[in-house]
Amino acid sequence: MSERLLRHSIKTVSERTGLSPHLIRAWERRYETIQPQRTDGNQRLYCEKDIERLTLLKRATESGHPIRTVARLPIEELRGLAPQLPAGDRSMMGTQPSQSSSGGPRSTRTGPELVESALQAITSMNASALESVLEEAVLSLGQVAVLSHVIGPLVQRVGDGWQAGTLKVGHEHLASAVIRTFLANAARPFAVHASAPMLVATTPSGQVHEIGAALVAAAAANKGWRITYLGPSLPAEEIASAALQSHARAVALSLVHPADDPQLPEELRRIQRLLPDSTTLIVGGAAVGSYERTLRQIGARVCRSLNEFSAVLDGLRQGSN
Amino acid sequence: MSERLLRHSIKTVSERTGLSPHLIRAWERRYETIQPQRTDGNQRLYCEKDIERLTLLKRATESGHPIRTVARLPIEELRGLAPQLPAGDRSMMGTQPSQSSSGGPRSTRTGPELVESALQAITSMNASALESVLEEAVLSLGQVAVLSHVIGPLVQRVGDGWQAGTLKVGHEHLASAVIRTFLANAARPFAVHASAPMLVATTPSGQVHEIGAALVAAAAANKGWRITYLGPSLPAEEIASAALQSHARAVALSLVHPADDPQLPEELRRIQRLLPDSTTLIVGGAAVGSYERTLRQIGARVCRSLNEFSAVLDGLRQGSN
DNA sequence: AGAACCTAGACAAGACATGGACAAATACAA
DNA sequence: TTGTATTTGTCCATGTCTTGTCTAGGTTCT
Repeated sequence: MSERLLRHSIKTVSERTGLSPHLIRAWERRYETIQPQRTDGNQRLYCEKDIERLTLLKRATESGHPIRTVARLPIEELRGLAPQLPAGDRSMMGTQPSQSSSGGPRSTRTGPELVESALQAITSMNASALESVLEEAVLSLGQVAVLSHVIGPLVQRVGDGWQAGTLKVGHEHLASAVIRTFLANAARPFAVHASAPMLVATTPSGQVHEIGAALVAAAAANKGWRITYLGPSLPAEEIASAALQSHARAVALSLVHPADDPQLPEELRRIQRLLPDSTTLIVGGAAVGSYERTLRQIGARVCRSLNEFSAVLDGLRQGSN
Repeated sequence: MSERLLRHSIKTVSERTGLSPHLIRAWERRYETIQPQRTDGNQRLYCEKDIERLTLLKRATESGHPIRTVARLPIEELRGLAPQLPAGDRSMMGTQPSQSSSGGPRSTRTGPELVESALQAITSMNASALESVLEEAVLSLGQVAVLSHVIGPLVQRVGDGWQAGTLKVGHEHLASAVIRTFLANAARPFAVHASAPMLVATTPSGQVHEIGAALVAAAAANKGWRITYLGPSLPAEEIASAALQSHARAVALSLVHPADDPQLPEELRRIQRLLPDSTTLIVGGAAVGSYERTLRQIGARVCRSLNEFSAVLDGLRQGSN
């Protein structure tokens, strides 16, 4: 049967949920939230369902529900509960201080340190080391902060190193592949409601760097948006048609390189023209400055940082929710 | 079972799996993980299957599963263990069980049916539906069979549909993004031992379709190889330098489109020339036929199917272990 | 004979369990 | 406002369990 015979130790569960083993046991003891199976030697064995429940409980507590009020809820109710306060009115917008109260017991490295480690992994062409660094970063900084504090700077550094000649094309490719996958995974955190707004993320024709779009997609997904990710270099008609077909509330474009494409302004105008009024065009990336005039003309929302992008998303959601 | 296969001593097994002889015996004694045949004098004789099982067990324990919980699992379960821990960090993967609970009779669908469903998801630009189909496919067919029975045909169909005009570029991009991520996750099932052979997967300059390379990387990873995945369109010097730096035992190239690049033969020759003799060049993909003469000249291993590719990998591993 | 293996048992490091304690934050009563 | 009770995440002390490694004495292989 599809019954998973697999059971996980409390350590694994801790790593996967982000809850400390102490806390998991405390919740069990105080609220009987879950009663995992035991080994012959009385050690806890958790199944996937238990992990899901703990994850949902973590979400619920982080969004303000006292643990005692949600601990005994059936799992369906927890599922429905989580999206209720997705981004909490609490003060966790830019950075995620909540991590300090729930993070792992490991020594937490800061963003810049992690970026250095990541660069080292790239230089030595060690893909799995790079993955490890990124995973560590998620545990240390949280899913959201990683994007702006590690991935963003890292991409920047790789780009610089490439232009300066200290990194070769192979390094850049390897880094892109790993980061892209990492972001793609980060971009589907959990099942969102069908009512969540849809964002189409891509880059227009000629813009070959897709990491920016992937970054934006991950950020939006973590704010509860549904995502249609289309990769790089898509013609205006395709972008518009995808936006129509998926009933997108917004289209996010990332402009990085080249910064002096004579075709691009017209392409941007075409995109805006083809999009329905109900769909907002958001543009970001290192090269937005070069196309500023066009962007202003067509009335696109320009973002110069991930935080700004997040704010724009919130505004959009606000306006129609 | 009357198969007269090579039998290996515990020392050989130890060297190939990276487990100490002590540990192998301890696992056998404590969990009856495997019961190898014995010589007349009672010494253990292991077959290839035993070695595979031990390798899988090692991966499982290294990725956090307590040995006691996985020791008795059937081998298919061990092989399919990969999707259980896609990223190890992703804060939630609880969405999966929720599906199994709603999908009453789990009628396992066949490869072609799954391909159809996947195409439908692509046509309607529903990325998450596509992901669901792929996940279902893994559960139904297993990690390995999915590659040849679903992903391969699906990529083919998408390519056809694109050329025939029934699918637009946007569809192709969306499908690529999802499949690429799926393969990337499939390609990192576990932390493999440092002694495992390394494969570099990429496509040469001008070959823009990377899915083939990703497919090959996933297949190799599932056979226990370490992977350095470099994405598409890499110059010969970069490929060779990456192979050198990562001490690759093989370099896999995927050729799909264009099939008539006049530059490519010379590029392939350069690659072969720059690679050390200890590194085997393996070439596959829909377009290998068009470059057959060059490939034969330079002595590259040509594969026309995933199965063939797997066989080549086994041969390489055999030859040097 | 010497190297490699076998079994049975021992051992230590680390992971885990339990019960209780504590401090910070919050709620509530005086 | 102050003082007390509750909630909750964290931590400690102590004992148990798990697991990789090792020892000892005998057997098999070459």
